[in-house]
Amino acid sequence: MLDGPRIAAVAALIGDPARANMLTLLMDGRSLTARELAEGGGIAAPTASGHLARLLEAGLVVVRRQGRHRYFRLSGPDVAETLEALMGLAQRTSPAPVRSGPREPALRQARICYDHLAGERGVALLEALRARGIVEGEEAIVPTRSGTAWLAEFGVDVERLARGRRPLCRACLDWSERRVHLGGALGAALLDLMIERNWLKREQGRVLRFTSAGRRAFESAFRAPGC
Amino acid sequence: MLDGPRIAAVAALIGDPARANMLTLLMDGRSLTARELAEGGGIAAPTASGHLARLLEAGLVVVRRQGRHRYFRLSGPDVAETLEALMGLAQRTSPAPVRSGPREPALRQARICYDHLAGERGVALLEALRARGIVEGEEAIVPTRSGTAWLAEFGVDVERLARGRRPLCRACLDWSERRVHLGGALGAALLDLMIERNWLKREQGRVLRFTSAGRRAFESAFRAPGC
DNA sequence: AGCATAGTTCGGCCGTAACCGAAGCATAGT
DNA sequence: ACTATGCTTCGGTTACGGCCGAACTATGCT
Repeated sequence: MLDGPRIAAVAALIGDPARANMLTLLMDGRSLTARELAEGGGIAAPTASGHLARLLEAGLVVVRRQGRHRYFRLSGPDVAETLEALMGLAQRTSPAPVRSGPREPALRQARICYDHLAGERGVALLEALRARGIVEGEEAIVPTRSGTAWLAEFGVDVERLARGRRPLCRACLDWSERRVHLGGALGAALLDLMIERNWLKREQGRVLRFTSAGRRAFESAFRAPGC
Repeated sequence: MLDGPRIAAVAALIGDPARANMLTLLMDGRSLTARELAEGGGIAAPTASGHLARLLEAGLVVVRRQGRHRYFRLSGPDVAETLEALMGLAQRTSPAPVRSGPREPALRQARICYDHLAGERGVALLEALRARGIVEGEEAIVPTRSGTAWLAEFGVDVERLARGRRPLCRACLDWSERRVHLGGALGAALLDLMIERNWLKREQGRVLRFTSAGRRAFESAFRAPGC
């Protein structure tokens, strides 16, 4: 009758600490082996195996065999987004995380959300793209005509991306900033390029750290037009 | 260390069928009594009492005493949005709901998402507002100057809404349409007006049904400019 | 005052599922 | 062929949490 049970099934799956740990480990879009996930989740291999089987059956993750390893990853960006939403709720409702290690600020500043840039810099990126007229729209973001040219110059073949199955642009709500940043194929492509050019590099977990040259390049590339 | 456990705590809360039922009942933004929620959740009063205490403590719902009743409602739109996100996941990952009663299509067409219009008509509404230049932006939706005037004519005092604490416009992802519709204070105000003018009325649960006059009015009011 | 209704607390039952150790396959390397 | 490693299946233990009936408190109605 109600769709409560269907929601509950997914939520219960995420609602186990070990599984939630494994899923958050995958939130950066990488593929991890069962063993790595077991370790990250703080459980023994057999337990993890059972958990992964359930996540797999529910379609939250997908697997790819390679040799004697099994590489798991999230089945899509929507999974990561749902996790971010839950994180936002936890953030708002729980009094306040007492622990605020050195990792926390770095996470807020720049991190991977599945496969694109999130956090303060992610929001700034989208803001700059808007200000420079490269993309437009609030909810349904699209590149402008001149923006497409600019992106080509930058190294992104928008036409090709647009032909893919994945939406070109997605507005993804940032849980730490509470504003949207750019996801979708374009968001992923931009992050790829930035990493490739050594503007920033992945650190442990989802943290991204700008190189000093990268920070300058980022600011000059995505500077508002008038300034 | 990881934020898995924090996510898990919220998700586990939603992950119980009885609690999920109660939460979905509240997704239309109404306040319901403990008894109504118990009945809706298919559980006895004492059980519901315990569940509600936990939801309350976690901050997912808030309560308001009134006489001998206790009225519960969701603590904010973000809760409803998270539930929608989970619904979207359940939708995508589970093979397909075998049961597709008469309620299902109606729900897809027009429903309440916390306090604004969602479903096919909700997406159409935002699309029309964009096409007519009343609002603009993809992720960060804002009314245009001329749009503000149009809205005033329609009966919405944008200035007043903007002064409130709540964001004026929110892009809310629609789980059935997989596109965004208009939430926030403006979305809520528009739905209020439409209900007040008998364009549509609430049916059981979250279903909204247009009156025949209402459908005509909606289409004429939110028709694309050129057509 | 007395009754009815809304809600909570308590106690005890029960089922599910998380967990691990040990053993069993499968793949890779030598 | 043999050994090492990655992962799964099996079996059995344990604990947590959902559930209700019964008893209790609080509010409202008459």
